[in-house]
Amino acid sequence: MARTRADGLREERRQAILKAAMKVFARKGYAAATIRAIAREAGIAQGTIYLYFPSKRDLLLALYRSMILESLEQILARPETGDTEGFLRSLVVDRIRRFRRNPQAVRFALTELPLHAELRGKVYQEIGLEQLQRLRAFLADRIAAGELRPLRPEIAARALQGMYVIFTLAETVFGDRAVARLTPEEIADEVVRLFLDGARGAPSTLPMSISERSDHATSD
Amino acid sequence: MARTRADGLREERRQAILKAAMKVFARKGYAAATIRAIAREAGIAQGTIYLYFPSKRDLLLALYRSMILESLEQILARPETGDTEGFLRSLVVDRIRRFRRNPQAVRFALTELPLHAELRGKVYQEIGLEQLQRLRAFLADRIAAGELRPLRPEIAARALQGMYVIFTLAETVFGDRAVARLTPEEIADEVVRLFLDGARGAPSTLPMSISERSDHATSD
DNA sequence: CGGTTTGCTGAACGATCATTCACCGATTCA
DNA sequence: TGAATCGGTGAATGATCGTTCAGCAAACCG
Repeated sequence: MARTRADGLREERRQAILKAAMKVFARKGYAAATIRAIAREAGIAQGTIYLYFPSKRDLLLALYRSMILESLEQILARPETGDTEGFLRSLVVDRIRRFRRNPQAVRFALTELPLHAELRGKVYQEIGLEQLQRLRAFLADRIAAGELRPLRPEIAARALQGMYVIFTLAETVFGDRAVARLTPEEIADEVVRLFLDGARGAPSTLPMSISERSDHATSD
Repeated sequence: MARTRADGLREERRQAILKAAMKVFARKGYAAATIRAIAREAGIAQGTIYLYFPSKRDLLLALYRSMILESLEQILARPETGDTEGFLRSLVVDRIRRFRRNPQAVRFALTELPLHAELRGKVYQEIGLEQLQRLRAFLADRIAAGELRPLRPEIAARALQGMYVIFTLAETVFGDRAVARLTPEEIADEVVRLFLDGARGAPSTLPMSISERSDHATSD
């Protein structure tokens, strides 16, 4: 049977359509995106899309499925352990890198999820909650070990998420240019130190060094 | 002239249309929302909307203008000073309350801003940036005063924003129920303490000021 | 009162959309 | 080689949209 080869080509084209759809959905939004535009983007005729997906809505669903699978794979690939600071730092760097690599997916999720209740529930269950739980569990573990003070993990985990998500949000929703110039490492350094030691100062340094801290107060 | 009274009625109806539009735009998104649905929501005929707004897009623009004005008013009404902890706490409580009072506006801004570049620029300039600058200036001031360590204000200000914005985001984008059960005060307490003192522990564990900060932990 | 103006209505119009389908060239099979 | 099959095409179809407009009822004016 030449089935395998044919199926391979078929799957290849299917992916090309999904990719084109992602592009157009991210640019225009699902409702304003047209099958014509997606077909043009993929370099095929409108009718061809219906040989691969039964409807526009199914195209949307398939796109979400593939996003979920890809995300989940990356989430589960991350180790649960390591020293606290290193773990958090690599987590933040990873996330920001991933967001920046897939700006279309970010924009797509942000603009469409609030409008489609079924999708929202699914994505939340499979990605959002999974990710949050892992972070919560990590923090709870470190609290139990006495390494972190007894903060509320469900709030602290969310807050930490917010500390790096906001940078992507500023780019996507507001089109902030200044944020784009910061490297993931720069952001992670400051954010993780802020999360662990706070803005007042690390518990390790005694509050006697007022003189040494008035240097680069105005950096911009 | 009875002009004033007539104009008053006209303005009243204009606002009613804007309110209905906000409702429908927030539920369906701008592209999928129909003038028919907005008219039905406002209890008037389709044609009537065109006596108040020249087009659907102008309805969108007018809605943004009113959102900007309202937001700006509230931002500028906030004092710039006060003790650091109190200022930040009231800031976080304020913001979360405001987001929760206007879930439609949040959803609307989140889903539509990324899709309309002109709007995005305007809103960013007039609200997003204004808000961020004020927070940055506040932090820079406290750093110069030696009250906060020399962190990078442009990163720290964003991170702090993220720490409270994420709670609204979780509700709006993912439909997270657990977050909705937290009171603004609960969130603010944990977030501000986290921001100022970090997760490892407060510098207040040093023999200075343990007593002055463990009071209003649970207010609701 | 008759006539004019005003604010509103909802059917009608042209445009555009998702979806379908009659048709085409290439490939496969006998 | 001729017939059958297959993947692909893009014009056609019916639905729905934003927008317009001819007409209606109430208010206003002389």
